[in-house]
Parts: sequence; C-alpha cells; structure tokens
Amino acid sequence: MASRSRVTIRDVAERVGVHPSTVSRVLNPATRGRITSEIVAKVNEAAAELGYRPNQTARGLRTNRTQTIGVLIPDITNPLFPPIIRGIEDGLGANGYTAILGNTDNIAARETEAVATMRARQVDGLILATARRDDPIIAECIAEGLPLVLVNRSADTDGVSSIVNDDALGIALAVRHLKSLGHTRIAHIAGPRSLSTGEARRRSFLEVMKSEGLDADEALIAETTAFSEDEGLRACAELISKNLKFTAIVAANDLIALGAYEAIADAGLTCPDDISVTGFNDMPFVDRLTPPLTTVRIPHYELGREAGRRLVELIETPDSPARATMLRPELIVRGSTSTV
Amino acid sequence: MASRSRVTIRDVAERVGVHPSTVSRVLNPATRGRITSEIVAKVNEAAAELGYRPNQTARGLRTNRTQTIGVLIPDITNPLFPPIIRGIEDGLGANGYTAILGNTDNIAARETEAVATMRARQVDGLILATARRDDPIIAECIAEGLPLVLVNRSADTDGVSSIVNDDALGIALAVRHLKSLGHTRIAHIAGPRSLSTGEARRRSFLEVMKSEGLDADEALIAETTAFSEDEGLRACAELISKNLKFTAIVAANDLIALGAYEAIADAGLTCPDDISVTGFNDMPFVDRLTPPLTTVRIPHYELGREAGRRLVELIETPDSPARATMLRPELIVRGSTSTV
DNA sequence: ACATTATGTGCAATCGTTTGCACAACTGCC
DNA sequence: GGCAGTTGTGCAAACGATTGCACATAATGT
Repeated sequence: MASRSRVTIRDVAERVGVHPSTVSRVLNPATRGRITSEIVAKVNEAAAELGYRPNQTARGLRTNRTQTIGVLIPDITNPLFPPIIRGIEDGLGANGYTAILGNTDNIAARETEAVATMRARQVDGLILATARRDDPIIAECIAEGLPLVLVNRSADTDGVSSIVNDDALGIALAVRHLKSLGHTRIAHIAGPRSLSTGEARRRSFLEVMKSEGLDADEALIAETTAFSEDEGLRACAELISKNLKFTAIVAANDLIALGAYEAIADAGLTCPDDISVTGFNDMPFVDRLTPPLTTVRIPHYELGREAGRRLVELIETPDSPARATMLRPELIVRGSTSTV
Repeated sequence: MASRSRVTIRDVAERVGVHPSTVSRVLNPATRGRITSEIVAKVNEAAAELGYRPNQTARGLRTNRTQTIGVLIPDITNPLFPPIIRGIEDGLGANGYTAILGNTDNIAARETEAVATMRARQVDGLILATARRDDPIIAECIAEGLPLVLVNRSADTDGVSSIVNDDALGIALAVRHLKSLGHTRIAHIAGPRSLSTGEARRRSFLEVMKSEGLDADEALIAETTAFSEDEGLRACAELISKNLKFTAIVAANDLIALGAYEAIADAGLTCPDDISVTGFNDMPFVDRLTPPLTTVRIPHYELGREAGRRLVELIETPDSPARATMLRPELIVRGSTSTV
C-alpha cells in the first residue's frame, strides 16, 4: 500500500530492457565485472533515476545474511555503555552492518529473551557487554555457530573473542599511585565475583599489593553484589565500621567510588584528607565531583569499535580464530588522592 | 550452512502431518481460531519440541512489516538520550517491535544517510530525536507515508506527532523561582534557534519575564550555536564582559549551565553568591556538581516510552491523527540558586 | 431428505533478491 | 573455417512465511 520501497530490481530491469538478474549483478560489486560496462552504466543510471534502494529484507531472506547484529548491554543509562555502543556502531557501520540493542538489566531471563528475539531477526552475530564469567549464552552461540564477541567483560570460557580492558594493569596503576603517595594500608571495594571485571580487579589488587610489598590483607577487601553506588556506600560503610586503619580505597569502579564518597562523608571523614579514593572507568562528569575523582580511564569507544570490527571479521571469514584482546587503560590523577 | 534457524514452518507441518499454511495459521493469533483445537495443540507441541522460531525476515518480506523501527538521535553519549532510548525500547518492546539506532551528530547529511539505510531495512516507522524546526526528513516521511514521531524536539510543521516537554512551563518555573529569591535582572543563555527547544525556551523566557514584571531585556539574552558546554562558556563569558548587572542566569540546558559555571569561575565570581544559575534537563550527576545545579527536570524516560507507544499506534492504525503531546517538567531546586 | 451455509484445511502464488545452470555469441587458435 | 574456450546474459528455482481462493466435510434449515 505505502509507496515506500515500491521500486524493485524488476522495475529497473524493465526500464533498461535487461533481465532482473543482470541488474542484481550490476548492483553487486563482486559480480559487476562480468557485465558489459555499457549495461552497467545504463543500469546504474536507471537505478538512480528511479531511486532504487535494494530491499534488505528480501536480500536477507535469500542470502541468509541480514547485515544486522545484536548488542546486549546491561543498561544504556549507565554512562559506561554509550561510548561503547557508539564505538560498536562505528566499527560496524563502516562495513554496512547495523546494530540492534537489547537492555537486559543484568537479568539472565532478559538476556535469553533478548537473544531469542535477535535470533528470530536473523542477526549475523552478537556482541555481549553483559557476559558473566560463566554465561550459558556463550555456549549456546558457540554451539549454534553464531559469531560472538564479548566486550568490556570477558568470560572463563575460551575459544571466544573478546575485547576488554587490561584490568590488572589498571589496578596496578592505581595501587602504585597510592603507594607513591605514601599509602600502605589500602582497601579494595570489589565488584561482583561473577563478573570478569570484578574478579580480575580483585585478584590483581591482591597480587599488586603483594608484589609492591604492601599489606595484602583480605580483610581489607569488601565485597559488593553489584557495580552500583548503593553497594559502594554499603560496603564502604562496613569497611569503615571495622576500624581497619586504612588510608586509601581502590574502588572497583566509579559508581562504587561514588558510594564510597558518601560513606566517607557519612562517617564524618573527608576525602582525600582522611581517605584517598580511586575509581575505575573515568565516567563522564567524575572530573566535576568534589573532589574530582582519580580514576583509571578505559578506552570505551575503542573497546566498542574493536568489538564491532572483530565481529565483522568473524562473520566474513568464519574460520578466523578467536582472539582475546586487551586495551591499555590509563591513570587519571585528580583530587581524590593525596599524600598520607 | 549454519544451524541457526534451520527449523522452518514446513518442518513443523511435516511432523504434525498438516500443511504449512495450517501451521502458519496456528501460530498467528488472529487466525488461530479457525483451526481445530486438537490440531492447534499438536502444532504448538511440535513447534515447541523442534524449537521452531519464526523467521522474521521471511515474514517481513511477505507482509511488508518488519516490526522494526528506526530511531535517530544526535549522539548517544549525550546523557540526555539514553533514558529516552530506554523509554522508546520499553514502549515498543511491549508490542514486539525492535529499534535500530542511528547517531547523526546533528549533521544533516548523516541524518539523510541514516534514514536511507533504515528505509532499506524496511523499518515500519521512525522516531526522530534530531528534528530541526524545519527538517526535510519530516516532509519526506509524510510524503512517503512512513509513520513518524518526534521526541524531545518538535518541528514547525504540523500534522506530525510529537512527544515533547513543556518548555514554556519549564522556563516559567525557573524564572518564577529566581523571582521568588529576589532576582529581577535575569539573563538567558539561549540554545540554537533552529531547534524547537532553543526557540521555545528563548521565547517563553521573554514572555515570562514580561508577565512577571521583570526586565525583559533582549540584551540579556546570549545566543549559542549548540547546546554544549563550550558554547555555554563562550556565551556566558560574553554576557559577563558586557557588564549588564544581572544576578541570575537561566541556561537553556544543563550543558550550557556547566559552561556558565566555568565562565563565572573564570571571571573570579562565584555561583550562587554572585550569580545564580538554573539549568534544564536534570542530567545525571548534576546533583553532584559544586554547587549542585538547580534545574528543570524532564521526564526523559516517559518521553521515550510515549514516543514508542505512539509510533506503534500510528503503525497499527494508520488513520490515527497526529497529536502533539507535552509532558510536564518539574523544577528541582538545589544549590546553584540563592537569594540576591 | 435435500438444499444451503459454515467450518476447517489444502493449494499455490507471492514478497524482492540472489545464484547455479544453460546457452548464445564471440574470441582465438591451428 | 571448424573447434575449444571465453564471456555476457537470461532462466528459473530458491529463501520462509502469509493469504486469497477453492473445496471438501459438517452443520443447519425447511
């Protein structure tokens, strides 16, 4: 009914006086060479005149490739993810792919649901920013042969491509920075151990403390159940209440650090005079907090872009091997850390 | 090749011993009633056993409805948009629709490009968060009969559905608040006049100043070319340099307000002691600034959700009339405004 | 009991592209 | 000048679902 997309390959063919298949071949760069250049010119002209636009749906049905990929993220309103998504789009878009997004709020049921609708839409591949260390979706994709790239978080499974930040290095930068300021009793507010980021940062915190000759005391590690401000507040308050005489906190991410800010204020202490705090991620606006947050900057955009590119590679050359890539983070020193 | 989506309607039909069309009818709620309930049960069972999932691509080709809609936004990394997008997804998802996103960076060429790829993908409708007051895309969609909803920004054209915030009310709330604090010389840093939000806020600033009996002086309005921090800084510095003796600034949005913060500090003044500032949008984290920003809160999520719902309505009942909806904003008083 | 209307299912065309195959026409070779 | 090999194009069958139409069979009315 609607006039949209009325002009088909058949219309173009008729106007030029050739067979539709010829038009198809002209329009496909790979087969264009087989057609007389005179006809190529005519077809292109006619297509332009008629305003022909290939119908991706029909193409997808025939080729079983939709040039669409699915992206699963926990929550787009978490400022961490927009730059990743932007990167993904740019990494894909250059290759003619388009992304469809699914927010899962870290709820497993939503994740499987989202994967189901994406597969119904015949996506050519999936990018997961939601991976848990042990995630059934990963096994499913591998079993089904659906190209998959993990971004931001990795998984324990190997044989799957991932683009993540070097968590160990990031934590090392933070700890060494605090050490250089004279801190020796440093606490860590860890993220959920079910996520690679939580676990990796926690583990490398202990390792670096040890290797730097500082007190690698498990009692100085507080656990959280989510990378959230609320959890950061709760865990930090708990740490403070235990009276463990620490002078600095390495928070597993910025939101947790924000929660720590509150807990410190609630306890009548000040940051950084009483307790220095470092974050992780360098979210937008943490440079505007009081005090501005010293944090580990992750190249989010690049993470996303690489993930996009990698997925395209995986789709277009299916035998390409899985690779785990780590991008280097960078310490951004601001006002939330000071000498003891 | 890949095993994904191997099971088709035909497989289900064979297993039950009926014709594919029967299966199709069973699976479609609208036609299910015409089939014997015994067969319905068998088909459902077989579909479940085989793990049948309808191929949206094939369905889309036949029905010319892809259950996909396109969403154009300026930039997903602008914190204003994620809640809107989330709202759109929720508004659509409940109806089985999926969104594909396009970032345009407010560049007209990117917008037309994005619309083109979306139309190639046979989207059922479009949501524009990028609309300029005079936007060729709007005319194009109307001409082509493509359902369209504007969100956040409206346009001068009528006959198009839009879900926007009540800018006039928002500005009125800000101005009256400042008046109640004793301010009489109030400046406005306006957004681009090519955008409905810029123009509407500017116009209503003048109107409210007048109706409240304050100095409605055009000289107290600074223009910007973008809703950005840089432009806010530049425009505010300009205002201050003119020595116009104002004691408060109504910024056209939060980013501009942030720029104003800087300009005020650069001039050796302090907010709110020397100059009170109000923003617009209540972006995440503006409550954490120093001072916390008094601003007009827009129900972004609801804006998006309504836009999604409205678009579905437009798609499913094509004769439904265009409506312009305004949602009420709310003034959030924080520390950036004080008595004169 | 017979004509008529519902009811449930099958048949086959269709949506717009792509692509293996067939086959003319042309080229070059000896 | 006949034969093998290119080259360029057309033909038609897919891809997986939907849907108007036809047609049995069952239900209804008289």
